[in-house]
Amino acid sequence: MQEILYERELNERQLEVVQSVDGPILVLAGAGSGKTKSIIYRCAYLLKEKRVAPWNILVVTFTNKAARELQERLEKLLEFPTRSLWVGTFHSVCSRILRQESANLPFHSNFSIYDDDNQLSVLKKIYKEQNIDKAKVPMGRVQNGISRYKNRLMLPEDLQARKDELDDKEGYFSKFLKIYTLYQQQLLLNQALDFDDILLYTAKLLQTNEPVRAKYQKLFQYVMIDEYQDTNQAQFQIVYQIAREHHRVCVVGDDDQAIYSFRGASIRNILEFEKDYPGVRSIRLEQNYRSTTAILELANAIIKQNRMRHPKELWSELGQGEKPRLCSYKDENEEASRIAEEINILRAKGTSLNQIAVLYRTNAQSRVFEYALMQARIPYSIVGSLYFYQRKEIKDFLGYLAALSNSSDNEALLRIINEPPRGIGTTSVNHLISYAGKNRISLYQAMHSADEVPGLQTAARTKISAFSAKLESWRKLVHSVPVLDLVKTVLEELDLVALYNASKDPKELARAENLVEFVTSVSEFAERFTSENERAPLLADYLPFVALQTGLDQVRESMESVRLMTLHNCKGLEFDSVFIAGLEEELLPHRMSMGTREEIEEERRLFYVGVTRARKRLFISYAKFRRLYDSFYFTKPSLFIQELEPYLFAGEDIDPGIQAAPRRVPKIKHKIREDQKFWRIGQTVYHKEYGKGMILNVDGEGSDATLTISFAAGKLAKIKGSFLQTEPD
DNA sequence: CTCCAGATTATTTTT
DNA sequence: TAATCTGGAG
Repeated sequence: MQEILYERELNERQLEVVQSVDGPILVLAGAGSGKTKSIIYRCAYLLKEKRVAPWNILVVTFTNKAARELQERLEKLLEFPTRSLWVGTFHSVCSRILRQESANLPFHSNFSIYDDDNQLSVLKKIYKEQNIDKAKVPMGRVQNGISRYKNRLMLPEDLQARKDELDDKEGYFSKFLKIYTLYQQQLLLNQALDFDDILLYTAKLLQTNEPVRAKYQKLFQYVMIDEYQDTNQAQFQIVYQIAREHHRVCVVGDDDQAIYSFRGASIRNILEFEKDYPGVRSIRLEQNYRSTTAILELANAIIKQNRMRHPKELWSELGQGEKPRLCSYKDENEEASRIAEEINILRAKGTSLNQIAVLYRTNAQSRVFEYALMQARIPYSIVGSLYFYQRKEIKDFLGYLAALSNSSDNEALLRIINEPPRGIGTTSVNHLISYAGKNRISLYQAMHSADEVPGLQTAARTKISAFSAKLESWRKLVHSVPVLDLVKTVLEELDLVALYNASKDPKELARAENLVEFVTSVSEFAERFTSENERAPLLADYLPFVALQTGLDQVRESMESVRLMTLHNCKGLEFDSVFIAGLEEELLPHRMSMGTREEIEEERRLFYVGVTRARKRLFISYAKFRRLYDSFYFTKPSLFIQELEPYLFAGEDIDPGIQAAPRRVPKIKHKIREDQKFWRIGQTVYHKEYGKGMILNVDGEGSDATLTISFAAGKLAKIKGSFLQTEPD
């Protein structure tokens, strides 16, 4: 067996990370400083030199893909398989624990996992039943609130106890709490957990159940957590409960890359690590092995503007390199097509498309790039959005699988009960629902005894019984037949592919194709699973996998393509050439996140994360005019650009307006506007670029109003009031 | 029960 | 703008 040359492969600090295995360690790892490598070598060191059994090691990564890559690289390094190592995301590790420990929990081991859409449809039902006005109690806010409380380990009963402490003027909180309570009941009734529940129940279980905790403390002798700056309170508790006795915990993170506070992540976890685990050894990795100096200079200058951080500077030995380019364009279409042109130039020079990424703040921005790249005949793939699994036909089919696996999952059953249409309409379904409710049985059971359900038409009764029998026949296969065969059987008997193919609508035809592709994806999963576990996967192996699958996990490496993704999704990746688009006020920083200094700093970190993805070439751009939904906006270059010294960029395309921009930047909180004006139709107004115009229509008030203007120059545009003046300059 | 068309409404980031 | 919802006709 080959010896591993730790000293040769690692720098001094990295070596320290690898070899300090006995106490708590905090690794503050700058972008591109080789933290993944350190984690891999640390695993190798534990397994090979310290003879630790693989199942005694827990490594938590940020994505499933990162977990897979870590495992692959480790096996290559060690030259032996390490399958029983626990590597995965918090969600996948926890769902595994919950399935194992279901005897101690209020749900079965085959619980369903509910995504956002499922969550919303449960909420919708509650709103309807309770007659709640969604204008008064916005659903999105409730959904958010539930998530926030769960991340802080608070279930409805915990809130109930503290209700009196809160002042509840509008009665909003009482309403929220009622909804939260019903929501949680509904989920339990369906034997379903949402994403946050997976963490919450694991944390609570470890906190309150001594024997279970002892079991996992003993099992996970060594714990490593990547991206620790993005862990929330629930995740903190999980780690803490496991490691609080032995303290053999190694966390890796970078406060400058914390970008998930909206998900409850708290920088506290990294800043107070030393309080939680006394005797911590802190190690800093600052040498960057990824980017040229020119890029790092920009990155350092950006992040230096943040106040709340551990001061540090990235440096590398990769040479000065090309200065980043800053370009401004007329509008978002020109921005996209010019980026496509640049990509073609890079391609002509021989750059692999896989080494090019286009980054943006919001998912909606991807559309323009898709169009421009298509026009330029450049293949691309969107990383991160779960396009495939969000398609209706795929979700429907997954609904079948969920209903077969978990007969309590009423959500899933309702989704498919009349899909494809089989003559079981709303009226019949409502009869079933009320019968199920009265008798405290699941919808599935109600269907089974359709003969006893009052109110049903004879035709409906027959159809329900037939469908119920069909489901029952598939259910018999669930535990005995490999998932791939089950999928094929169900798909064939439903005859969905033929059904969609019969249509003339190209949309429907695409659905047929997608279903075929779905089968391919299941068979890919089955193949990998079989080689890892030496048996074919059952439905119960597949469902948790798809539910926790993220868009980040499924990029087809084989295809040469430019990667499009949001700034959030680019974390942990690197590319030779990176384009960051849309550096405009209200887009980056985003208008929803510029209220407080904290929010602005997080947006700035987002920009920083994007910049530090680039190895050799970096292009930053903004549009002077942007179209959003049905209106037009004149934009201002982002604060994050204005605050930078121009020398950091290659000069060519800089808008002269920028260089003259003031260095000390405006106060953040919404500026008091002298222009809380009153607009009226027919009024004459002036615009910086378009000149004189007349208001044709007013929507809203003051500077927030959207105005339709006819300009003297002949142009018609919808413009925000804040961009207009009542007097000429 | 099903289908279609017009109305409505939501627009940050994600496991 | 585009995706989803609702209501009414067949």
